[in-house]
Amino acid sequence: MLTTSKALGGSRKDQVRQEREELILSAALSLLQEKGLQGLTMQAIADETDYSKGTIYQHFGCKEDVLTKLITRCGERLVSLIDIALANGTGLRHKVVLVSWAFFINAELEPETAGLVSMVKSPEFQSKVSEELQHGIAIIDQSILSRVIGLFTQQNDIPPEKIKVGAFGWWAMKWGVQDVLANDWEMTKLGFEDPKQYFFESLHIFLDGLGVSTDEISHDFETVGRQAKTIFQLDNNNKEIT
Amino acid sequence: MLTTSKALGGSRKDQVRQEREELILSAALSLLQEKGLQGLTMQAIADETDYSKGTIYQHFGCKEDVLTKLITRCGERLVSLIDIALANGTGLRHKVVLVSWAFFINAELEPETAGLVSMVKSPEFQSKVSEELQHGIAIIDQSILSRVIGLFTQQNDIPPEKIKVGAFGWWAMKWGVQDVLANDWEMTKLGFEDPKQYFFESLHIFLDGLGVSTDEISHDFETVGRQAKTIFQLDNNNKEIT
DNA sequence: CTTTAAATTGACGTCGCGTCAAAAAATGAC
DNA sequence: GTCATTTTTTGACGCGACGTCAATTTAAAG
Repeated sequence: MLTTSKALGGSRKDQVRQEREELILSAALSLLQEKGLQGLTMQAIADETDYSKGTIYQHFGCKEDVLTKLITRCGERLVSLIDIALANGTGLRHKVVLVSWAFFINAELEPETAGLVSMVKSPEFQSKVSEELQHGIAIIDQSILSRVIGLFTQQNDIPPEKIKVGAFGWWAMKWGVQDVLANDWEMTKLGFEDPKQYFFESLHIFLDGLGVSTDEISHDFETVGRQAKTIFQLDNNNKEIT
Repeated sequence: MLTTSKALGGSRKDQVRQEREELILSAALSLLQEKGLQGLTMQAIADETDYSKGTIYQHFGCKEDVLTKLITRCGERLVSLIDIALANGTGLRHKVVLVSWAFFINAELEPETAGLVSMVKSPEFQSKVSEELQHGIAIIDQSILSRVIGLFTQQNDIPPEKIKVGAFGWWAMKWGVQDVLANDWEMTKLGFEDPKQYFFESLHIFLDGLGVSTDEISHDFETVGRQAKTIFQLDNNNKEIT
């Protein structure tokens, strides 16, 4: 075996390996969607992909790694949606609202995955995940947060000392709602039928408190929602148009 | 066996049963604190309590029931802390801040348990929990939310149409921060060293946006924190004074 | 075609949950 | 006090899922 053949053969191997990893991940996602977290077992993935368990373990060291990878991809798509939001918003408030919609729409595209984010972030779970994948998740988080902080910073709309608080408050509110949406909580039974709508009302109030100018964006939930879906190039059924 | 002996004997039996349930729960809590969620196995509880697995299963139908019961107790204590907060706050803003402190202090009293709340609320987990215990959790949630809504309502400080939004926004922000605290997230690495402090700043901004009057309460984090601990009758090490 | 290297497999070991038949303890009748 | 009956307790067992690794199949090289 020569170095050239190794280089070429290696890259071809990598190609194959990459494709199989795709296959495994899409099988895992299907299982998650169809049978829930309980139905997502390594054996089931093996059956679904027509490989054996051993081969699956050549790609992922443990079940947690598979889930982490799913979450990572979900996060990567989120980042790209956020970038679209930032590119299309006209002012600070508008951008913040669109970025929030990016989260919701991303979660709607793949609710099964999005609902597992906080589980995957738990220390218990993370302790089983490979260093590399842990790092991947961290990168995503940083990408998102830095975009949000950058947004509050660049817009010159609020005083410097309120930048971090603004980003933090939005972040906290956002995850709180995500939590309420993922696990039903008791909200709907207590008169909060549509948490998303309440979130946006709360967000506007928070931005008011921050002193963010009221651009010329609509405060109407439905209107902005439709606008967001148009921007993100989703059809009415929330399918991605690729 | 006569009805009288059954009645008396029954209540004595119940007493014994109750005591053992305490024993099991405190053993479970110890294990959780010392060995983490991994270390909390039914066999370990059996060993710790010097009973056998079978006997443990006489009290709790599954492992999830044990955890749910721990969370329930943690929630019950939280409700009582909230009541203290409501009784001691002087105005809407003051009460909201103290109630928030009730959450944080409760979480500090038993971080291992508090960190599991969102896991326990997940549908996957809840599906294994007995009806009765599910109901117990729901009651706690309702107790808390109704107190918060009641607070925003009774204080006559904000217009009626903003009551629910106020309660919701606070709730979302609160859980978001709890999440950040439980799973470290990447916050500390991104310059948010003390999420609690940022939470209170955000909360004040939100309340500003709501138009809540600025009572005469201190906005200083440390000051109010100390005040809260005094009210809740905790010493400087956060131990309960009973 | 043979030899050698790599990839694939699935039987196996392990662990934890939850069950249940058997053993032990408590209760009650005489 | 003793024996029968009911209740409680026990831990061995079955099960399912994870992760491993020796053996086997497949592919590559000479």
